[in-house]
Amino acid sequence: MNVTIADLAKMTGLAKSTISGVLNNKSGFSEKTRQKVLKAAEQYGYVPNEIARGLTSKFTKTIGLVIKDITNPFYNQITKGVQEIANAFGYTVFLCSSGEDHEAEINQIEAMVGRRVDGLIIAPLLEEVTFDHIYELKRKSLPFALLGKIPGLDCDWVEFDDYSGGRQAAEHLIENGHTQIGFITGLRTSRASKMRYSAFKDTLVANGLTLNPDYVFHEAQSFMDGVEIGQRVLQMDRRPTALICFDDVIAMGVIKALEQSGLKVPDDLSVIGFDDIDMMLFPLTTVSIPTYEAGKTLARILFERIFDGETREFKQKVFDVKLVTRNSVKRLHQS
Amino acid sequence: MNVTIADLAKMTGLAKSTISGVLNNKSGFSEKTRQKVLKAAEQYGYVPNEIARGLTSKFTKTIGLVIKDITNPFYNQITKGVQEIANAFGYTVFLCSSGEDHEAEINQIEAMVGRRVDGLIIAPLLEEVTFDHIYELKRKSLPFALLGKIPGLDCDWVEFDDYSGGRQAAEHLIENGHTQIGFITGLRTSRASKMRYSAFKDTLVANGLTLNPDYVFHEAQSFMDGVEIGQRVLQMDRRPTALICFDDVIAMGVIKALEQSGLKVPDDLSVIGFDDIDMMLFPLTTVSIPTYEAGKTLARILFERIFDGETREFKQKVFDVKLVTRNSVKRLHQS
DNA sequence: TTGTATGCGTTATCAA
DNA sequence: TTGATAACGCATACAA
Repeated sequence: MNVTIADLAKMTGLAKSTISGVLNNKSGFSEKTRQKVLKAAEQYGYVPNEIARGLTSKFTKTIGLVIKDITNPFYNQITKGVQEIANAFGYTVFLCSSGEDHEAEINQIEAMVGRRVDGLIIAPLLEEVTFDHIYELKRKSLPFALLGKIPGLDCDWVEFDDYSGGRQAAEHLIENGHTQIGFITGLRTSRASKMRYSAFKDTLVANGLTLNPDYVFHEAQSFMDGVEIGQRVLQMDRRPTALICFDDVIAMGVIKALEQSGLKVPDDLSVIGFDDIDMMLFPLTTVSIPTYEAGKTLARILFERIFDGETREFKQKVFDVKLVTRNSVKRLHQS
Repeated sequence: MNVTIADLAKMTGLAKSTISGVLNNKSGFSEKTRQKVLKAAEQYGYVPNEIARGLTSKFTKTIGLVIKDITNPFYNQITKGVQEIANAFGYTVFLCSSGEDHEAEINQIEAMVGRRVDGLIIAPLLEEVTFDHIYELKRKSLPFALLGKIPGLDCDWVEFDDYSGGRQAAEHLIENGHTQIGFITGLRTSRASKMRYSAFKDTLVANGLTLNPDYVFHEAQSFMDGVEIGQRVLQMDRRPTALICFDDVIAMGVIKALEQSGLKVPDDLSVIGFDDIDMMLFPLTTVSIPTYEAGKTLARILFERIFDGETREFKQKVFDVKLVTRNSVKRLHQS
């Protein structure tokens, strides 16, 4: 069905090894045979079978990328960065979205290992979850780089300083006179959410403020979750004056809910998000996260490991995050 | 490095074929050997080499998906739909984004063919471009399904009724009394853009209106493009009263530009988009496009072709699109 | 019930 | 400069 090297050998009357040699630009062939081979390959539309090639060469020129949610701009940027570097290396990437499901994550990774990818980039669930499948990769000494570290696991990883991000957001609100501050967490399995939330609580305490448990909303994941929480907030008798949202998508949902009810951000409620995504209509004050850069860095680190092997030290990199103030936080009188 | 069937055979003292048989759930093995094999596989972390398997079995259980822009929600939804069906079939998908670049599209497809994917789903550039690489797929009788048809090429495809969408948008504006209507096109290589724009022009003519060439903006692709065009529009001496944007992302950009200058949609400018993406803060009137459904349909059609072969007729499906009126179009006095 | 031989499409090694 | 052959890891047909 597909034309192979053996076919070309038959057509040209040359040996398989000759065809292979020419096609791989090895030296030591006469110009005449070279031309003959090239012409035949062109004519019959020969495309080398990378699979068979991978069987012998130990490189499949393929990496796997496992993200959590393909519809979130955060991962879009990560993916874009990874793809760009991978393509520059002549690599193709298998992309899978776990959909924040641990089982799916395990299965996707196994599928990729089965496909003998040369390496993996994984954004794993990091909380309330086991890591056997990651340790298994290490045992197999299959190169991989993680978005987010696993305590006690020495490997390549990249992460964001989420604790700092949470603190910056909280401090900004406090500096602007807010004392009734709410928080929307992401999924329980999200390390980023946990860190941001911890930082938020710590900052409150450090500033002598107390957290009203009614102002904490858990397990938001989507735009619609943001909308629903926004609706709940605006029906409260005593609303918080500000709300920190796990990410921009959720923040947009919250803002949507408010605007639908005729309320205004930041006049009626201050909102801070995380990620600093494009496609943000609202002038949202948010914690900017270098996702695209991180994606490229992850890929670069992975390729170093793939090519240099296990010898080199593991690379770890924490990206700084930075609050970008725009116009979604109201300055309150006091302070 | 990676544990193989041969390794397991050595460890257990059984033959390779026995291992293979047990692992593939063939009948005719004693419970004792079965357990022995399974236990060894478990213990050594055996993962079948899908690549070697693909060499013999003719199925790599892999499909390729080539989209145009991974950061656009439109393609996120397509991708999500495709992934979902593929995973249900036990397939893994190679994802590539061509970035609207024809060369890249060709290279990505070749890379996937080289990887011997069982089939391909492609969202190709459709205008001002050659299709040799697609015809080549057909020649190879490699199953593929297209998002958007290629004139004269009999194959599986799915598309949206973009002409109808363009008409609905234009008619809606006209019904609301608009006569000074502008249009932002997508890239020259976009069939969807071309159809929507044609429909727009035709509808204008059919209603006795004339198109002001100053009101047409070409080649927008991103949120930022939308912002720039928005800024240009609001600096015009005589602005259009309404603007149809190639997609929601661009529409958001336009709205952003207006709001930054203190202008209001729809009071100062009516705006219509296409796609009906989530994460839309603004109550945008837009043409809703069943992207997620289309993604699933593309995958289903592809798998039918993969499994049933060339015998069955090619499937073609045009999805209806529908204007969703929200609050970005102003009703003008007359009419 | 288990083992042996062969082929899948390459590349690499060696021989001619 | 070219050709023959083994090997990669698996599935399959066939033999024991």
